[in-house]
Amino acid sequence: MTLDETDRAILRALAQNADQSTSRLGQKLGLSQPATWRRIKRLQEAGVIAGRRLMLDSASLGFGVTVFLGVKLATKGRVSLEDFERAIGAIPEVQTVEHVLGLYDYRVRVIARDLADFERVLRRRIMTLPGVGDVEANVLLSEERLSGPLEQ
Amino acid sequence: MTLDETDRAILRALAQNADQSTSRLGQKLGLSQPATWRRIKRLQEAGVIAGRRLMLDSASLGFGVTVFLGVKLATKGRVSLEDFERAIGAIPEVQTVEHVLGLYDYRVRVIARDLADFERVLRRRIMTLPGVGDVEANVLLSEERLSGPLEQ
DNA sequence: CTTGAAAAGAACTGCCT
DNA sequence: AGGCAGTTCTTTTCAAG
Repeated sequence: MTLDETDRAILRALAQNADQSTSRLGQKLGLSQPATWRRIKRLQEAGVIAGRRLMLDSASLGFGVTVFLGVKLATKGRVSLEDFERAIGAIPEVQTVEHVLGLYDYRVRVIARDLADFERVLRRRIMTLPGVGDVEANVLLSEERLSGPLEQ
Repeated sequence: MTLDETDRAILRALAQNADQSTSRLGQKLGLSQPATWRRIKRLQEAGVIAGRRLMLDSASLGFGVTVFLGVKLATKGRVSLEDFERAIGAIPEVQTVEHVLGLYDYRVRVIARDLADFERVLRRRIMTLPGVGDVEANVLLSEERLSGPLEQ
């Protein structure tokens, strides 16, 4: 799909604030409300805008610890990949499972109430999964999300 | 803040679909439209709902490659941390910068048009940053985001 | 908590340039 | 592609039980 400068300006504005009305957005860009709305709808139908996701504050819900795991599988048959994905996806504390190429096979984002709670999840639920080999852990200190080149 | 079962049901529903109206959501939960609206507003004011974020499809915008970097700094003074964060945050291809505790100091999510483009970013922009030591890379194959325990 | 109503605003449609 | 006008839906506030 081809994006002109106006489309990029719309994506840039919506990336900063996804909760603004089409009329307000149009005013900023010197566009009418229906024109703005039609462009957004076109971007949605083209799949460029995949949707809007709710951002939950894990800390205010009592989950103070976020840990990134690098997981290497011991046995990597096709079956074991799917078994592992199904099993780790069933753990409530697991937020994202990323299948990756490199030193590790999977990157997993886990949240827990505190470090003691995380140790429980790691020992009782993750280390016992089928096919798990080496596991590396990184505790999140701070995180910054940037606009990226997508809207530029 | 204290959440009852209805609050959790609202979070669960909105996590699945952030674009549904308060009246439709209320119907599912057996709640009136104003009651649903008041609960959502209360969750927003309490900071539990941090906002809504636009999801952009990087592939449809020509960015077919996502790479996770683990970065170890060579020198870790307070100044060098801030210098590094400022410098890597200024690279357009960098989407998230996470300061972590463990084998690496930072986890960085980078997108690029293809692997050749990623190599350019890695060699020209990232490896040349101040204080960068070891760098480990994992190429994303597939990704799954789960609802997690936040809404349960 | 509920229902009902009313006002404001946002989204959507059709027509025209 | 864009604007204008009108319709429909949602959000928001209010009154009352």
